[in-house]
Amino acid sequence: MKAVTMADVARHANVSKSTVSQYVNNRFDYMSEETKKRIEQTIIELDYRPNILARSLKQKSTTTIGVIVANILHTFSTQIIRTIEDECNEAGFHVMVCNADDDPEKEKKYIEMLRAKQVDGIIILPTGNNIALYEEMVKSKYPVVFVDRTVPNMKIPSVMLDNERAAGLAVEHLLQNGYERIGIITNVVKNVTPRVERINGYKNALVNNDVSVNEDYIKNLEVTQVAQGLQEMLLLQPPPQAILAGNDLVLIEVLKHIKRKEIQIPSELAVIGIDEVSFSEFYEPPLTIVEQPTIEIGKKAAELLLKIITDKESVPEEEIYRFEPVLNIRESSKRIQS
Amino acid sequence: MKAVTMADVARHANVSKSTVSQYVNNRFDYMSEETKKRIEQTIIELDYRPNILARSLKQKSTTTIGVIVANILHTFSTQIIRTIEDECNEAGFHVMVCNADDDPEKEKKYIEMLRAKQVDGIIILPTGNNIALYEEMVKSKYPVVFVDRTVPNMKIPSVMLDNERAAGLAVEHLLQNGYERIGIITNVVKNVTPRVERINGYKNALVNNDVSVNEDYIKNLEVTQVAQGLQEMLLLQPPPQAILAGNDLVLIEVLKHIKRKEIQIPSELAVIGIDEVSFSEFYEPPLTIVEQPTIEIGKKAAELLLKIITDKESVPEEEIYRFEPVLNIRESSKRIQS
DNA sequence: CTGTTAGCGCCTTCAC
DNA sequence: GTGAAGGCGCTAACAG
Repeated sequence: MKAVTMADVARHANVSKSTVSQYVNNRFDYMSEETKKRIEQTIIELDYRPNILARSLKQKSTTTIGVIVANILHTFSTQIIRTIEDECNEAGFHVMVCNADDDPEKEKKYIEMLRAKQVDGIIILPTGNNIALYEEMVKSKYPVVFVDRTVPNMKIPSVMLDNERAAGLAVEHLLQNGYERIGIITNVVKNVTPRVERINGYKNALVNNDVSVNEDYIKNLEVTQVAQGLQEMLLLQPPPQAILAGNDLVLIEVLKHIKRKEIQIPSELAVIGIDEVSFSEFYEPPLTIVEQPTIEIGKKAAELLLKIITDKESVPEEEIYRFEPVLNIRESSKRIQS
Repeated sequence: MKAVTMADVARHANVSKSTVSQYVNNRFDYMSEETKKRIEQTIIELDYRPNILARSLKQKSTTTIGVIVANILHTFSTQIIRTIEDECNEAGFHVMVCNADDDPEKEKKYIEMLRAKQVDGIIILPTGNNIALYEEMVKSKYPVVFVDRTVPNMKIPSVMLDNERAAGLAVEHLLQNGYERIGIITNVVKNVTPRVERINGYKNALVNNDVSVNEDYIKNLEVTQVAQGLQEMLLLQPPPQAILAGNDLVLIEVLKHIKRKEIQIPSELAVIGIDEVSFSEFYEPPLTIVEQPTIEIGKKAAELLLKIITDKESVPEEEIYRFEPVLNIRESSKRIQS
């Protein structure tokens, strides 16, 4: 690894560094065809490749953004990442993906690392537990966009699902199909904002339809506790007739339990989930799902961040962008037999 | 964004830049307690954060590696990414994740970008269609490790599944359970090496058990063509009694078709897949799966690359590290009724 | 059209 | 114990 530099190219081609620099940056407005050819030739010959680091140091821009996801194992995260990458690539930006594992400490470490690496901005699916850090970024006008969750009173643009509506859609659909005793299980660890909002949406939908809220039908559990929590709920008198799974991980746990106990869907228990899953169509029975428009969410987040980066002044304050969920009706919530 | 530099800190603390540098790098062997405190104080006061770019430029190491995955939407990729990240973090390295979308052009772009950004090495799930580029990297001794696939005659260490054995395990299991007419569907686009090896493993297992190979039972299809291909296969006389899905995406398509046609598993058609899926346990019937040890594969890849980077000389040549698949027997391949 | 001259922010001898 | 000086590879005026 010899490391050919611009100076080497300049020397071999008998020109100065700046001429080479011009060439590399496609600024040959005033360059003779001949030197152009000569430089081109030399570059190939020496297998010269520019050092972006040096360029970035000079230009104070890395054309790179960071993305910190809560947990990369979630389908939601991957889809978001993929969209963000596509969007950024089009704009000539690169993406550094980091996985915080729902750990505020890791999140902090990554934010600091990314800033030290001079990335031009960061998209975060925040843990919510680094308030001071977030505030510091706002104060120093560092470009940041939140996705999936938000933090109250933080002047950081956030793009997220209309969670209340997502839960509301599910509940209303169930009510319309004759289910009145509806349980909801959410995941404590993840999705702080979403969880609260989804439960609110659930409650509001019930109240608006004159159905009383039974707190026993609401559970926030660790993924590992879902099965047991569901079991307890089903032993209540009367038990819920339908269950709303707060996200894909909960849904999977719910279905595992249903399988073990050989519960019939929907006759013994209707099921509906938030977050589309790969098997919803061919599961028996097919699963009714409230889907997030992940592509649009990711796209919006990228657009927002790039705009803030490019156009430093036009910083949108504390705006929250909400995206509409989509209800995919299948058979796991079919009209109740009465 | 003022951008506090080391010089600023030095000035405010009344010391020279180099002293600050020493401090930042924990080299206070010969530093007075007092200046130490003073520098510490100033750093906090000014909210100074070192510019890693400048440091990397000088040190010729970014302590960052790149990972280029074929397609980030695959569970396999995400799990690999996650493990690599964990492993690298422990070693103080950062990770840049890129998504090639099975497109050699994108792959090329990313390899060049990552090298320009001076990452210390790259882990690639290669498309296989950039031979010249790969060779160039070998020639210039750039640290690279392949995962999932390999490229013949390329002196690049590769860590992958024992694909022959994976398919072999599946076939033998089916044979043992009384299935003789076994079909296999793989995915053309993805997994060049794996596909070939899996089909070989499939054929060998049949031959070794004195079952003749029927080429009509072997299909390489685009994901979108899987349903139709399966349909055609099932119309053969005689039709296969069991189907081996070459990866998770194929399995999902197969199951969709099975659902549409209301085919009974395993009585009408046994099913077995390569790559564990979230729903294998609670699908009805539970699905027999040949699982890849993704964690170990990712871990090995990271270890290898870090070793090559750290210990430039000890470059392992053309080694292929194979990992054993695990057969998770469930009910979709239950003994045939005779 | 091309070369000269300064840095970007940090690290690293080598004097003092 | 600390400071001065040079340089990593590249860019950007400004001359010529």
